[in-house]
Amino acid sequence: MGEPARLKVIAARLNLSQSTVSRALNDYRDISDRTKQLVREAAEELGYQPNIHARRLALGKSETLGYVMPWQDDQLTESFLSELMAGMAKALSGYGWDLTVLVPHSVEEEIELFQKIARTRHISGLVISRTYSDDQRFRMLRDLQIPFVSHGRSSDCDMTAWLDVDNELAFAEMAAHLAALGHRRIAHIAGPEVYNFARQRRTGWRSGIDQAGLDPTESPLEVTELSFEGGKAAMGRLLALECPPTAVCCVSDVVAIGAMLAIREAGLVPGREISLIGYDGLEIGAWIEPPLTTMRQPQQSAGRRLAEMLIRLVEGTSQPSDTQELVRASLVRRGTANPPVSGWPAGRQAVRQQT
Amino acid sequence: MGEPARLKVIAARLNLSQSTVSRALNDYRDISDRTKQLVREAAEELGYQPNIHARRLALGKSETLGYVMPWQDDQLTESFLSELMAGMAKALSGYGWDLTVLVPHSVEEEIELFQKIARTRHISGLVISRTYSDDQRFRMLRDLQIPFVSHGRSSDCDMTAWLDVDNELAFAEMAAHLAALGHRRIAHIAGPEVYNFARQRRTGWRSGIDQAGLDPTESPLEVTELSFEGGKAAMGRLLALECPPTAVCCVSDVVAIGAMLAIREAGLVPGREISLIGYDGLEIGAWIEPPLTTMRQPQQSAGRRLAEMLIRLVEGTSQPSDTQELVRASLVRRGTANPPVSGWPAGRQAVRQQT
DNA sequence: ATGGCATCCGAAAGCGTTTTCGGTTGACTC
DNA sequence: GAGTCAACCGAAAACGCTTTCGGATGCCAT
Repeated sequence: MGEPARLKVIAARLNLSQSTVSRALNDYRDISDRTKQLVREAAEELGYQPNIHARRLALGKSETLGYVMPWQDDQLTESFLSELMAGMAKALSGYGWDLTVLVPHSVEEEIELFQKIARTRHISGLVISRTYSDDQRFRMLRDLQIPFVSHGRSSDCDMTAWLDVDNELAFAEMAAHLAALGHRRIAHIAGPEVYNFARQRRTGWRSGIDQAGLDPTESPLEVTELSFEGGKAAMGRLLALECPPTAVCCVSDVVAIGAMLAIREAGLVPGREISLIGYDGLEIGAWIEPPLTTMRQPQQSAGRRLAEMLIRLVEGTSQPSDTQELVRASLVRRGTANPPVSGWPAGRQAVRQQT
Repeated sequence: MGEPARLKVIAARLNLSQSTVSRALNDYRDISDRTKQLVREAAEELGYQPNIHARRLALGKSETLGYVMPWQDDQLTESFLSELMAGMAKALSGYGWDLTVLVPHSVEEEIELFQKIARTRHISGLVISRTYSDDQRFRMLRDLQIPFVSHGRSSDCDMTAWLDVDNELAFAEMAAHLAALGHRRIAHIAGPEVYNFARQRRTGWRSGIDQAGLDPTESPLEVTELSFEGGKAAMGRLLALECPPTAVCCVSDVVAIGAMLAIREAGLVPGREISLIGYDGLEIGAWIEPPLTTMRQPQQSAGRRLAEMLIRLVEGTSQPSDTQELVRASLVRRGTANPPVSGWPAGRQAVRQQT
């Protein structure tokens, strides 16, 4: 247990050369089966583990992937982060790779980080998330020749590797669901346009409205920050409208939960006068009152897939352009999406007094 | 930009030897100031970054810390995980160290992981969390001579490094606060005893009850899993009691939110018939109805502190026994802790019909 | 002049792998 | 019985850094 067994000692013990031992362990075919067998047994017995730094130095690769945490934002918005990272780390450990977490605090720091990685190569690939529509990181990473896969696409992503949810489809379905319930004025609380997913979700919502044959001018749009506060503020603005919507597609669960508070503060009840659908599928949504209807992203496996894709990229086994995956979100019916109630918003005042 | 500049090329460019360049960069004092200056300029200009694997191989240390994710549990329970890790990673990057995430899926895997780290030393220190009262990991890590600091104490922690919240104090204050509001039957929904923090919180609650001069026999205890479901189930059991409590100290916010659902399903209102205080200070608590009163742990800086403590340990700058920090939680008053209402539980039926 | 003593730097060994290259067997061919 | 060819293994270089050791130089006191 004391000193870790090195290649040298297991070579000495078997009267073999160090190089033979190394090749035996790496299953070279110019080593006899018998020798391999012997070496493996000895290695097992001595609890041999290669010195990872020597290995990586000799190999010239790091077997380490980095995850760039989106950190300029608040906490719960990204409550699935740890889940994602756990998925990645788990998958990587199967290959003997490591996952290190990177936390740039500004755009400048992120650029420096990339340049440093490009030089040192001590991290052989990156997973980035929170992608912008026009994301300069894509070009930068490509120029620096750092393999990467993004969790979420940018607007120009034909030649890059990514894993994304079909946001457009999800929000089209969301709008369609609300339309099928009888809603005719279906608003959207959107995220900042800089985020590509926010843009995708907005166009998805818009096309859902169109396909349902609804009048687009009756379906207002509010843009806001991805936070509880943002959702509340945006909902407040919708409620102040001449003719408020009866249903709202929210860009995220967090925003939806913020919106619910605004609705309650207006003396209304979420899911009655105003239906809501969120997005993300946060567990918490099931436990609030009323439970939040939402679209769940298949988050559980995303981390694993991201890791696998990136390994293939780093190893050169696949090209970015054919390392792209689009997954589908699914509707989780809970309590905030119901048919519109009659007498609202025509009889707003009456409702307000009732509760 | 192409090939990264190695020590060799900057030595060649200055007509110096490689070793001189290395020592100049590492600020050895047997190198003249003038040479150091020259070397630093050249390094800067060429964008030199040491090859980290060579460096670590030569130094025999890894400059990498690991965080062991508590993964046998569900997701939101640990929603602050990403925050913690971001804090650690940020602090470490200031020292040029890395943070890698470790995700053992079982006790056996965790043991294997530790043994592997002990042999390879490719991770020089660990942060563990979710500590058990009788946590065998402590002895194991000590025997394997792996430096570590735990986020949360174990029952025997005099000689180990840890950062913890004063759970006892927090829950004593919690109970005191409820008692001061006039409650006399203050229950506790506790976590599994195997977790040391659960045990601490329970004794804290108990001592709060005592100090308030309340009758302990009127203050029931329920133990449950650390999840929404767990909270709901435990609250259900409390409500079924002959004489239910009027206030509940919950082991976590998640449990409290689960409990709130049980209260609502019984036709009661959280914060009215039954007061609740949670623990963790999750942001979501402020946005539900009614907003959850809670104790906030100073989580923001915990990650940073953990990283700093662990570096000191690894470097041998400090001993485990004087690397211990106890921080204090603070009450966040929101909507679920109010004076008891009259007529309950005596008039339970009346209340139930009223809503 | 001789020795002693800083000051500054180069040569070289090491860290623990991987991998190339070549050498030694033995069997097999003509 | 010389050449060919696998099959198997060892020597040694390489990866890029750190660090020990000693050598060269110049300065001062003897």
